[in-house]
Amino acid sequence: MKSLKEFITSTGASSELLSQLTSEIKQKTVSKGAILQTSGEKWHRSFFVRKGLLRSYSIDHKGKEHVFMFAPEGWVVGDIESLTFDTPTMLFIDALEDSEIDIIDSKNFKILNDLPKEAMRQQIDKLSRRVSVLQHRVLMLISARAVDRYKEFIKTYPNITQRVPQRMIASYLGITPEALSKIRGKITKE
Amino acid sequence: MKSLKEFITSTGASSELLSQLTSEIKQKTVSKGAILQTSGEKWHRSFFVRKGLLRSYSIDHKGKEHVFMFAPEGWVVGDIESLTFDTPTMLFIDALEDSEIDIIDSKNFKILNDLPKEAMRQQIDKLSRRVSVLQHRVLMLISARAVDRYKEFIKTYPNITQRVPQRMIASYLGITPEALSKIRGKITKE
DNA sequence: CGAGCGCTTGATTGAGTTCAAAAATCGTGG
DNA sequence: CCACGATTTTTGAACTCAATCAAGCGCTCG
Repeated sequence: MKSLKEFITSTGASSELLSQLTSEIKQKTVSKGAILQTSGEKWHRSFFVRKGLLRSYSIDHKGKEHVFMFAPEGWVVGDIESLTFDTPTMLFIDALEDSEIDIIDSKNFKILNDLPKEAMRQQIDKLSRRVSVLQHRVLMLISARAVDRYKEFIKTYPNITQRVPQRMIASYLGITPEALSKIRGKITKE
Repeated sequence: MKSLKEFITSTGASSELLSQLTSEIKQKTVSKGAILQTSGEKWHRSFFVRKGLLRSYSIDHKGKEHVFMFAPEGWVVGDIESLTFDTPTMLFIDALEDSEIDIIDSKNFKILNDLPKEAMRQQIDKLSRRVSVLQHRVLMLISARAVDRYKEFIKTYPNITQRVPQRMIASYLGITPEALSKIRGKITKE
C-alpha cells in the first residue's frame, strides 16, 4: 500500500509543503492489540492504514464495547468530530492485526488546508464517500432486521468478515455475539 | 435566512463565478407535501433550505417509510451518494412545511470545485460536521435503547420535535409510532 | 498442557412489533 | 368559524426478535 505521502505527492503539492509533511507524518509499526487512542481526551490525529487492520469503538457506561468502524489497508481512521470541533473524543482506536500506519496529527490537518486544490477536492471526495457509507449504515440500522444487516455486511465486507472475531461484527451490527451466532446457525441451515 | 449565493459570496468567489451561480442556482417556493426527489433515479441536485422544513427518507420493500434526515433552515439536503458516485438514489425528499429553497444542480457541484479555497474549506467543514452527526447517530443506534435515543433527539433537536409528527420522529429513531407513544407515556409519568 | 477466550446452544426475560380499535388533533369546505 | 372526515396519537393484547443468563465445547497460545 502506498504511503499517505505518496498520495499527497500525486496531487501536485509543492516540494516545500512535502518536506513539512515528511517531518510531521510519522510512519509507525504497531502490533496486534496496541491501543492508539483512548476516549475522553482531545486527540488531534488520524491514522492512515498502510498494512494491517485497525478498529475504532466506543465503550458505554456499562463497559460494553461498540465497534464504530474497521479500517483495513488504505483507510483512514480517526475521530473527525474531535478533530474538527476540538472536543474530547468518544472513540478508542486499536490494532486488530500487526499494522503499519501513518500518523497524521492536527498540525498536518491544518496544513491540509494549504494543499493544492486537487488535494482538497480529494478530501471532499473522501468525506463524501464516508457520508455515503454512514448514510447507508444508518438506513440499514433503522430499517432492517439483524439477519439482513448481517447478510449485507458479509456481502459488503467479505474480506473483513474473515479477519475479525464474530463478536466484533455483532457489535458493529448492534447485536450481541449470541444473537449473531444464532443467526449464523439459521443461515447455514438454509 | 441568507441564500446560498450570499454564503458563497462571502467566501470571496469571483464575480464571474457568481454570475454563473446566479444563472444556475434556482430559488423556489414549495408548499407542504411537495415531493422534490423520488428514489430509483439519478438526481444531481441538492436543496438548500432558506425557510421551512424538508425531509429525506427511503421506502422499503414493504412500503414503509424510513426518515433519514430533517432539514430545517440553513441546512442542505440531497443524496451525496447519488451525487458523488452518479448512482440512482434511494432517497425521497419532500417538504414538511411550506418552504423556500435554493436548488443546486450537479453542474453547480462541478463549479464548486472551481470555487476559492476558502469555499472548499467550508465544504470540507460542512462534510465533516455531517460525518460527525452521522457517527453519533450510528453509535446511538447500535448502543442505546429506544428511550435514550428519543431523549437524545429531543435534546439535540428541540426545535424539530415541535414541528414534526411523532410518527416521523419514531421513524427517524428506527421504531414504530406505537412504541414511541408508549415511551412518551412512561417519560411524562416520571 | 491447562487456563482462558471465543463460539455455540438452550432457557428465560424483556423491549419493541403487530394488529386492532378508541381518543385526540388537524385540515378543509361550507 | 364551525363541523365533519381524515389523519395522528394513544392504549391494549398477543406475539416475535433479540438480550440476558448460564452452561458446555473447542482452540490457541503462553
